Amino acid sequence: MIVSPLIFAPGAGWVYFVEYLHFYGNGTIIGNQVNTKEKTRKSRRSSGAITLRDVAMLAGVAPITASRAVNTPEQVSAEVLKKVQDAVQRTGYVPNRVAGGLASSRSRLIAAVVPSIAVSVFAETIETLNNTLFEAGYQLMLGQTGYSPEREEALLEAIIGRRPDGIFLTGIMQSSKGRSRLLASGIPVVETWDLTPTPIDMLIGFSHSDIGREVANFLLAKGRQRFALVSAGDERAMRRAAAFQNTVTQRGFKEVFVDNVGASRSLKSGREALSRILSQVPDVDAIFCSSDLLAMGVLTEAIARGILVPQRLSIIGFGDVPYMADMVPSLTTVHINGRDIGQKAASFLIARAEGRSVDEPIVNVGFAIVERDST
Amino acid sequence: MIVSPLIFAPGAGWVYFVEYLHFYGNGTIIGNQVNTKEKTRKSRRSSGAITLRDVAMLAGVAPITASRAVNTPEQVSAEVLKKVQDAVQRTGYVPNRVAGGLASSRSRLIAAVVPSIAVSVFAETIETLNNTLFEAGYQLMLGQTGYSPEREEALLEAIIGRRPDGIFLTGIMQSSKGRSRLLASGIPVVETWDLTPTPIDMLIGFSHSDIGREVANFLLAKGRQRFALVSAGDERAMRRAAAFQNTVTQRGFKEVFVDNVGASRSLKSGREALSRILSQVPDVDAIFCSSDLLAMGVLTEAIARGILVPQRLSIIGFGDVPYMADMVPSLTTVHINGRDIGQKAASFLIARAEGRSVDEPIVNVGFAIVERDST
DNA sequence: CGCTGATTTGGTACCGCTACCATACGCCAT
DNA sequence: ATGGCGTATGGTAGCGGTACCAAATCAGCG
Repeated sequence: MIVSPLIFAPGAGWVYFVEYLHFYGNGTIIGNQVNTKEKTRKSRRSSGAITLRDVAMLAGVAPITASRAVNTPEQVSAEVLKKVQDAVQRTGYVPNRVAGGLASSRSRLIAAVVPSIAVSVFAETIETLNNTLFEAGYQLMLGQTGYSPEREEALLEAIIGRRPDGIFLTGIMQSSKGRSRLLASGIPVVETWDLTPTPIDMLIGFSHSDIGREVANFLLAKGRQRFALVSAGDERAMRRAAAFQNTVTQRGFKEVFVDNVGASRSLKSGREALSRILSQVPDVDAIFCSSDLLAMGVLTEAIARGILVPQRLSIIGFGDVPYMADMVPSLTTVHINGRDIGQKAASFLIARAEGRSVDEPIVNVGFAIVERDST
Repeated sequence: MIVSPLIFAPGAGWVYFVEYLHFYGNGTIIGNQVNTKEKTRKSRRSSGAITLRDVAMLAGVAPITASRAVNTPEQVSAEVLKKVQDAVQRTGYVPNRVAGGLASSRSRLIAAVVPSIAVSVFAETIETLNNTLFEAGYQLMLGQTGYSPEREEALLEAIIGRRPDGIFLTGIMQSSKGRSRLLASGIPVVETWDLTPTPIDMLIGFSHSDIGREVANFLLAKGRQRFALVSAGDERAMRRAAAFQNTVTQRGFKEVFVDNVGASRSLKSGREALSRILSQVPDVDAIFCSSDLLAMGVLTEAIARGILVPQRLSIIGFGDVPYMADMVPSLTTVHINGRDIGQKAASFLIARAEGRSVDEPIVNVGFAIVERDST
C-alpha cells in the first residue's frame, strides 16, 4: 500500500493518492479467449458457435422452420414450436443478428451522432432515444464528432458502412458532402436540435434565433439595460447570440458585449468570463450564457465577488440541466425538452425502419424560458 | 406565434412558453426513403446499393482483387490500386461491414454496458472509450441497464446476438447467469469500476471498500467526530458506506447515520438528505456522499441554512466531476480517473480483438482523495 | 533459355440467416 | 372420389463480403 501526498489539480489543494496496484493476482487470464468447444466441423471458417442449423437438427426440423419458430412463432404448429424452444434452451442458442441483418437488409441498428456525450444537455436525449429504441428491439450505435468536421466525415463513412436502419443527428448536417452522402445511402435520417428549411429527411428541433430574441425580450421586459453574452464557439450558440444582439440594438440599447470562451464550456470558463466582462463593461446588468454550466460559473464568480444576483445582475443559462432548479439562487434558463426529442426521434426512425411513413416528419418542439431566482 | 405564461416546474416560478409549431412546411418528406436508382438487377433481394462487385466490374478486376485493393492495398500492384480507387470514387462505394463481419467473424463493434449515460461520472469514461475505439476503426454500441437486472439480461442477449468483438461492462457482472452467458459467448469482456477476485475476463477498477475506509481515515485525521452518509441505493455505494462505517466504529466513534436516497441521485435529494440528517443528528460534523451531485446538494442546503462549511460541517463527494474544483466553496471529493479506465479498456479490447493477448489483464487504477475547501 | 520461388491475381466456397417459391397435407364443397 | 383452397413445412438461392487455395505472372539466376 502506497500513500503519498502529491500536488494534483493546480491550485486545488493537496491530494492524497491511495493506490493499490496489482492487488488481486493480476496477470491471470481467467476468461476464455479461445473457443475450446470446437466440435468436428468441416470448415475452419465457422466461428464454432451454435447456429440455427444446430438447433434445427436437434429439434428434428428444417433450418427454415426453426427460423420461423424463433422469429414468427405464430406460423408454426404448437408441436414444432415446443421442440425448437427446447432445443434453443438446451443449446443456449443466441441468433446471429449480423447474419440475419445481411440476409434481410435490416440491421436493427440505429446510429446516433453527438458532439460529445459528456455534455449533459445531450445526455438526456441520447438516454431516452436509446431506451425507446431498445424497447422496440433496436440497438444504438454511438458516434462522437467532438465538434470536428473532419472527424464527422470519417464517422459518417463508418456509420453508413454498418448499414443502420436509421441515423440520428444532433444538429443539422451542414457539410454538403455529408448531406449528399446521407441522401445517397437511402437511410432514414432525423436531424435534431435545430430548424432548417432544407432538412435531409426528418427534423425535430427548435429555433435558436427565436431563443436569442425571446431571451432578449425577456430581459428587456425586466428592465435590464446593459447586456453581455458568454458564448461557446459553436455555430448554434452563435446564432442565438446574433439574434439576441439584433433584438437589443434594434430597441436602441447599447451594443452587446460578447465574450467567446471557444471550445471550453466549463464552470471555470464561466467564472473567467465574468471577470473579463466586468473589466470591460462595469455597468453590465444582464448576462445570457450559451450553457447552464457557463451560467453557473458566472453565478459562482458573481457570488464570490459579492455582486447581488438578481438585484445588480441577471443571469440566464441554456439547457436546463436537472440541478439548475435547486441551486441557491436557482438559475433562470432556457428549457429544451430533450427527452421529448429523443422519444420522438426514436419513434420516427422505428416507423421508417418498419416501412411505415411518418405523417409529420418536421416538428418544432419549441422551448421555454424558465424563470427562477437569477433574473 | 403563441406566447402564454404557464406554471412549469412546481414551485420553480413562472414559465414563458414560446412555441412555433409546424413552422417550416412540415409534412413534406424531402429525403428519399425509397431507393430509386434500382438498376436492372436480377434479384429483388438486393438492397440496390453499390457493392464490391460493381466496383470490381468497373475497374475491370475480380471482386476479390477489389477487396484487396480496398482493405490491404499493399497486396496489389499500383496499377490495379489506382483503377479500383477510381472506381470507388466514381461510384461512391461504401463497404458493407455487416457482410464483411459475417464473412470474417470480426464485427469491429464493441458493446458498452452502462447504468445510465446521464450520470456524468460514467460519461467521461464512455467518451474516452469511444474515441480510442474509433481511432482504431471500431464502433461503439451502447446499452443502458438503468440499474435494472431484468433489463440487463435482455441487453446481454441483444449484445451477444450482434457478435461484438468485445464487451465493456460498467461494474462487475453479478448475476451468475449473465456471467456464464458471457463466458460461453467467447467474447472478450472487460469489467470496470470495481475489483473482484473472480472477474469474467479482464478487469480495470478500484476498491470501493478502500475508498470508504480512506475517506473515513481522512475525516478522522481532520478531527471530525460525528458522521453521516448520504448514499444512493446501488451496491457499490453501499460497499463504500459499509467500509466507512466499519472504520469509524472500530475507532470508537458513534455509529454513522445513513441516509439512503434510493434511486434519485439529484441535487435536490442531497438538499433534502441534509434536512433529514440535521433533524436526527444535530451535531453532525462530516458527511460523505455517494456522488458529487448529492454532495453539491448537501453543500447548497448547508449554505442556505447558514451552516459554515467546512468550519462546522465537512462535506466530501465522490466522482470528481469537472466543475467541483471551481465552485465556492470548492468540493473535496474522491477522484476516479475515468479517462484512464476508458482508454485502458479500449486498448485491452482492441488487443484481444486483434488476436493479441493482454499482459496484465487485471489493473487497479486506484483513486485519489482531492482535498479542497469543503473539508 | 529454362527452372525456381516470390508476387499478383482469380475462383470457389462459404459466414449464418432469411426471402421466395414449391411441396405436402388436411379439410370442405361439389 | 375429385378438385380447390388454406396452412404447415421444406428447398434453394442468395445477402455482400472474405478465407483459402489455385493459377498466372514476374524476376532472378545458373
